Amino acid sequence: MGRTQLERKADTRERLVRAAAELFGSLGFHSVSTDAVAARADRTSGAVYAHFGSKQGLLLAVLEEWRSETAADAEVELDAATDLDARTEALWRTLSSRTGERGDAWLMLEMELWLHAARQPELRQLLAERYDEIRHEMAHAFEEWAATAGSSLASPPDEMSTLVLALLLGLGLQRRMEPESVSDELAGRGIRSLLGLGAG
Amino acid sequence: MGRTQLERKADTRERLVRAAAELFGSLGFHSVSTDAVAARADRTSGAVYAHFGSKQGLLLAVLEEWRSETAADAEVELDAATDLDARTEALWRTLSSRTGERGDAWLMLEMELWLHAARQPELRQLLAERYDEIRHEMAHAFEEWAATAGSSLASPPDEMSTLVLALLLGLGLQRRMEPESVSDELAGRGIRSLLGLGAG
DNA sequence: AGAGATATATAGCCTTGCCTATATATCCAG
DNA sequence: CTGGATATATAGGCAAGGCTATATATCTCT
Repeated sequence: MGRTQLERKADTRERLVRAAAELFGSLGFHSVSTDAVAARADRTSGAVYAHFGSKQGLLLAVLEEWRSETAADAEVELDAATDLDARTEALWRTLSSRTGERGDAWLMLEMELWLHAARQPELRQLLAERYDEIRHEMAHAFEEWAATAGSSLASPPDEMSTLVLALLLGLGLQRRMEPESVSDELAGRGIRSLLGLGAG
Repeated sequence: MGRTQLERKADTRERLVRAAAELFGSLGFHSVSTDAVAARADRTSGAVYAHFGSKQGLLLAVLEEWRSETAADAEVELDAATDLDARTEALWRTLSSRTGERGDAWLMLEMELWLHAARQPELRQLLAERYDEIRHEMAHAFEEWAATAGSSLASPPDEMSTLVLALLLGLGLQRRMEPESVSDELAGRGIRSLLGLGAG
């Protein structure tokens, strides 16, 4: 094919990282061989080592990608919502709909990466940055909501977003074990409580 | 030694499960060999297979133990606290103090087991039951608090406990990546928000 | 005390999978 | 068009570790 070497390389790299993210999330890092990742990317393990040097290097690349990826996603969905209920619901759905859709890929990979980051200091920094970004996105959204509503926020927005992010993650964890225990309605109510908008 | 066979067996089993819990939590299931577990328990891998049949069987035993263990712990700490601030703080500390103390064993094992349960339906049930128990413990405590204070709860207690558990888990996750992002004070405020006691 | 049962230890087979060394395909420069 | 550079594929070495088969220690019961 008439593609430049840089294009070929970039394409392969992207395929490998995507394949790795899918497999690491669904099966776990240690249950996935480099050959399996390569096969899913229509490459061979040679390409993995040419690009990342080691399986660990591949994990690092996945985490780096993950670090910046989802913050943007959430922003899109949030901006689309209009009234408050729709907004809190959208917030929850950015997590829970993915949970249904892609075979739970989202939360599974999040937790897989969290565990690796918790065990390896050099990865921790990256995931910390990811959480920071997400919190800032959310904090920004909250400020806009308040401004639109003409009211002001009860607490500093980045503290609120820490709490809301925590709630979303924790509800996701419970929901994955027992879906009935976490209704959409309950999630929305929880978020509104944290935002200081009454539990009504 | 003059111990009965049942005692010997029970002792070995307990040692193995404890050792496995510690190692699986800190290093991860797949990074720990059966030999390593056995060595930590002052036994050999033969004992592991005599007791559990496989490494997977050992994981199952750890999860079964874990299922019932911590709910009781939390209850103790909660009953000791007197006023509301102390109570919410105790609630948070049951998670966060362990996070410091035992080298983060608690949260790490929790997440390790969550991932395995998320991937294996036969394990999921067990972790779901664990969460149920914890929620019920907490719900019970909330009802007592309300009764003591002479007030009634704004929402059904088991819904509140779902939200509070979610918050605690999520804050633990963030805290492990970036301790500064989750102060004790913030955690307490979040809990009180969810309990409908104002964000003050 | 001694035979049988039970609990744990020892030794090694065999698979898996990470990685390296090398070969081949694809592209770029002159 | 050709030689060098780059990107990917192929093949196999090598270690780790799960598991089994068997041996040994410990207990139980008469």
